[in-house]
Formats: sequence, C-alpha cells, structure tokens
Amino acid sequence: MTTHRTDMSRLEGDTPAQRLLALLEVIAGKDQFFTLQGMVDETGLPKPTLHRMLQQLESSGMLQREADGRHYSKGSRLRRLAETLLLNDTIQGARHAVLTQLVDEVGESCNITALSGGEVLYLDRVETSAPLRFYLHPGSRVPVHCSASGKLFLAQMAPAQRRRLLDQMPLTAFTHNTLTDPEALEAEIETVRRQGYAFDDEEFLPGLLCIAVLAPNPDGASNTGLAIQAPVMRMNRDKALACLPALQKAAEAIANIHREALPDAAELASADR
Amino acid sequence: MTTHRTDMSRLEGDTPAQRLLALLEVIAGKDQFFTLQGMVDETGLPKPTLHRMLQQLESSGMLQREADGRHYSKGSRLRRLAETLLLNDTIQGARHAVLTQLVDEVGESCNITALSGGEVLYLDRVETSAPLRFYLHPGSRVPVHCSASGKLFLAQMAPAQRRRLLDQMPLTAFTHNTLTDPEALEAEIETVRRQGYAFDDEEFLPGLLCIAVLAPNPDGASNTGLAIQAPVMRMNRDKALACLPALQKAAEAIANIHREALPDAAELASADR
DNA sequence: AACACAAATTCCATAAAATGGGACAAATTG
DNA sequence: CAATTTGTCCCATTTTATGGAATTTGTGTT
Repeated sequence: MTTHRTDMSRLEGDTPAQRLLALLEVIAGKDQFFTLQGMVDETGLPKPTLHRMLQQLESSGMLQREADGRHYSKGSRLRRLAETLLLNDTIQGARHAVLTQLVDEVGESCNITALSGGEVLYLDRVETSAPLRFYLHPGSRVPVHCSASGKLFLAQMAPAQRRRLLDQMPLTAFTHNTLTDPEALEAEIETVRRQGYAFDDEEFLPGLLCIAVLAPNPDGASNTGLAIQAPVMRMNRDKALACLPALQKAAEAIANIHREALPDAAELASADR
Repeated sequence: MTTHRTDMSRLEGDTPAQRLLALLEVIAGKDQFFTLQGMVDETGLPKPTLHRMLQQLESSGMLQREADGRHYSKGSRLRRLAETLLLNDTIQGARHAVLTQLVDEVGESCNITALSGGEVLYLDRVETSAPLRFYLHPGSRVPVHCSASGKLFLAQMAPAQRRRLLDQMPLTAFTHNTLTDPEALEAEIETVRRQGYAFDDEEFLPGLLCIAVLAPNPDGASNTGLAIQAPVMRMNRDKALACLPALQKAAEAIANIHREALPDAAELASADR
C-alpha cells in the first residue's frame, strides 16, 4: 500500500564501489528514517548485499541506527562530508567570479548560500567597497525563517518536509520585522514561491535588507541561493527590485557553471574508449 | 597480516568501500584541482590503486578531469549528492533547533548523544555563549561509565547485556570521582534507573558537571541522550536539578521529531500533497 | 630534434572481497 | 502460540582489488 514503486530500481553501477555510491544517493534523498527492507523494496538489491553495504556505512559512521536496530538515519560523518564538499567546491572559483561581477554591477555586498542542517549556510561572499557595510563571514549560519535565501529554500520543499523542519524550530524574533507567526510565515512562503524571489526586510538584522533568488536546477530542488545584502540607508524594496534582473542573470550564470559539468558532452569522451 | 602499513598511509578503512569513502573525504576538502601524484603523496596509497579509484569516480560522474588529463575536480554528481544530502536532513535540523533552544533556556552548553560501539557518541552540540566553557566536538566519543548519558544507556540495558559490555571495558579512572569499582557503578546505575536522569559529577573531566536524560522511546530502549554540560564554577547538582524540567521538555520534543520521521508516519501527512 | 625526467597508464598473478541463494533467528502480528 | 515478516549469518562461487614492475605518454631542457 505504502510503496508503489516506479521501478527505478536496479542500482546501476559496474563495480561494487559505484553501486555503493548509487546507494548513497538514494539515502541522501531520504528525509526520514529508513529500514533495510524498505531499501530492498526501493532498490531491488538482494537483502544480504544491502545488509552488508549498510553495515559498512554504519561502522564508518556514515549512518547510524536507532536503538530498535532497524531504523537507519544519516550519520554525522556523512553530514560533515557533504558540508566539506560544498564549502570547498572547486567551482567556487568560477562562482566567485560571477559574484564579484554582480557586486560590481549592483554596488552592494552579495553572497551565495546553501541549506545545511536546517539553516542557511554562507558559502561565499563578496563585499561592496562602500564604507558602511555589514560584515558576515562565509561559513556562518542564519535561521531559515528570517533570511531571503532561507524562505526560498522553504518555498521549494514539500509541505510535510517543511512542517517537520519548522515545527521544532522556534521562530525566534531577531527584530520587530521577523515573521514569528507560523501562518504569516506560510503566507510569505507562498508569495515567495509565486514570485520566485524573496526579501529579507530587516527580519534578521536591524537595518539590513536583502533580496534573493535561487540558481535554477533543472534536475529538481536547488541548494544554491544568491542574495544581495545592503543597509536600508542605501536600499529599499523598489531599489532591490531594480537589481532583480542583474541578480537573476547572475543566478543563471551560476546555474550554467553547475550545468557545464553535466555529462551531456559525453559524445566527445565516447571516442576514446 | 599481509601489509603492515607504516602509518604513512593515512587512509583508514578495512574494506575497499570504506577506503573509497575516506578518499572522498580527502577530495571533499580540496578547494583546488588535484592530481593523481598529489593524492599518492597525501594518502600513501599505491599509485595503481589510487588510479583505479579515481577512474571509477570519474566514470560515474563524481569527478571530472580537465582537458590536460591530469587535473581532477569534483563532478556535478558529487555536488548534487552533497546538496541532496543537506536538503533532506530535516531530522538533524529539527533536533539542532531543539538543542539551540535548550541552550538558550538554561544558558549552558548542551549536546545530543547516542550509544555507538560501546561508547557514547556526540551527535550534535551547541555551545553556550558564556566565555568560560569546555570545547567538545560533535563526533567525539566518551566511555559509558563516566558520562551522564552513558549511565542512562547502561541503566536501560538488561543486566546480562550490561555485564557483557562492561566486562570488556576497563573502568578507567579519568578523575578522582570516576567510578572504577563495578559494584559502586552498579549501585549508581540503579539510582539512575529509579530517577530517570543521571549526573556526571566531574567523573570524566575535572570541573565538568553534567546532567542528562533520555529522549523517551515508546517502542523500547532509547538511543538518544540529551545532556547539559557546565563548569562547576557555574553549576552544581541543585542548579542542575532546576534545569531538569527544561531538559525533559526538550527530550520529549526530540522524541516527537523521531516519531514523526518514522517511515510509516507518512500516512498521516499524506493529506497535504 | 634528441634527450632526460616525471607522471600516468597498463599488465598480471595473487589476495581479498562481493555476491546472493538459502538457512536461521528474532521480532512482530493475528 | 502459530504465522509472518524482517534482520542476520553462512559459504561456495564469482568478481574485484591489489600493487610491484613494466610501459607509455607528456613535459621541459640543451
């Protein structure tokens, strides 16, 4: 009843290592606990094989098991691996260039963000040269409910997933503008989804206004936000909207950088085998 | 037996799969292109072995090579894997939020623990903002007999199971307060079971006092501990007991998160699609 | 262009690990 | 308490990994 499998089963891969990576991808997409049997149904792999794979992942700290011994969830080492990967992404160089150009274009500080651990993680940031500016470090974190990027990440989640995250996350008021009422936040998120961009109008830091968009991802959810952050002294909603085209152009450029690495151009590589 | 690796090779792992994951961690930390030879120097693995590993990662799209054929960088599939991992990590996100709020409430560092491999594993930790504090990393481990969470895990075990674990484990004395006598430890565990909470009164680190409870699990044993850790300079047993209600409330919140994240709980949430 | 040099790649016999059907155990259900 | 589901173990067979040595490829030098 619960599982009507669209038979995407058959973990593809020619070697054990590649099959393990494919398994990791399935696990990565889980936002709930999962069981051995559930994975068998989903992947079509034989039970002893899967059992061994999960055992290896568990004993390396990539997964952990609940006390009942049958429910698995992601371990801290796996999480750390993912964060390290994103923080040290080599394409950061290329993205950094886009960011620099955007800052040059709009004259305000900009940053690239990702969702991590239910919070917004600053992957990269370029400061404006204007003397008055907020200083925020790459690597630092900000709550989802009071940041422009965060609201965009929330807006693309399935309702159940979003609720699970927000239910236990206090809507802490950082300023008088912070949305602390769940219904108001939900309405804002609906607006954000419709518009495709989000504001943070002094909801986190007094005097700081942001506008953000996501770098579109053709394969589904995006984990890359792009935002302009400026003091209200120089910025308001209308001025921010005027920057939107430049922001979207930059987001598209970043999406292209990501897309460049797709194995679409495999035709070239097919000759040398 | 066959290969006595002289500590030069720092890629730990008992199986090829685990070695591959360790390699991925090294790669994850690279913010530049890397070469096969560079990896050989860094990991100590034989060149043909590493060559094969990188080849597999490349042909699965996890890595890609530059045109020169000798510089590797992270591929789109690896990036997508990391993003997917973090985007679907609502359990950790929600638990972290509970932890943050608890820290805010009691004003001291708190952590979430699990029993893993006969030791207490720190799953997550949030530091107090007070300047004087112990710095303990998530992912580190502590013996069961001298930690508050550990004694709780022991207290819910069947006597035979507990004895089997403790018999193999020396009751190392870390401080003058560490319980090194089996009978004294057994008596303490009995007290812990009756009370439903546990202290660690400078039994592991001098000057560190902890109080912990378990996140209740209706289906049986719990593998989630929640603890407050504070310097004795600011904390004593009475003050710790005053925090107990807040601690138990947070533990209940974490138990709820776990309950909602069970695969079967999807039926309830099916209404909002 | 011929050379030296370093890095990448291939070879291959041996050792190690994965595989998965089946047996078994443990927990869950009716 | 029997029936069923789910996790774990066993083990003969197949597949894959291993790494020293040899070979090829590419770079830099005089």
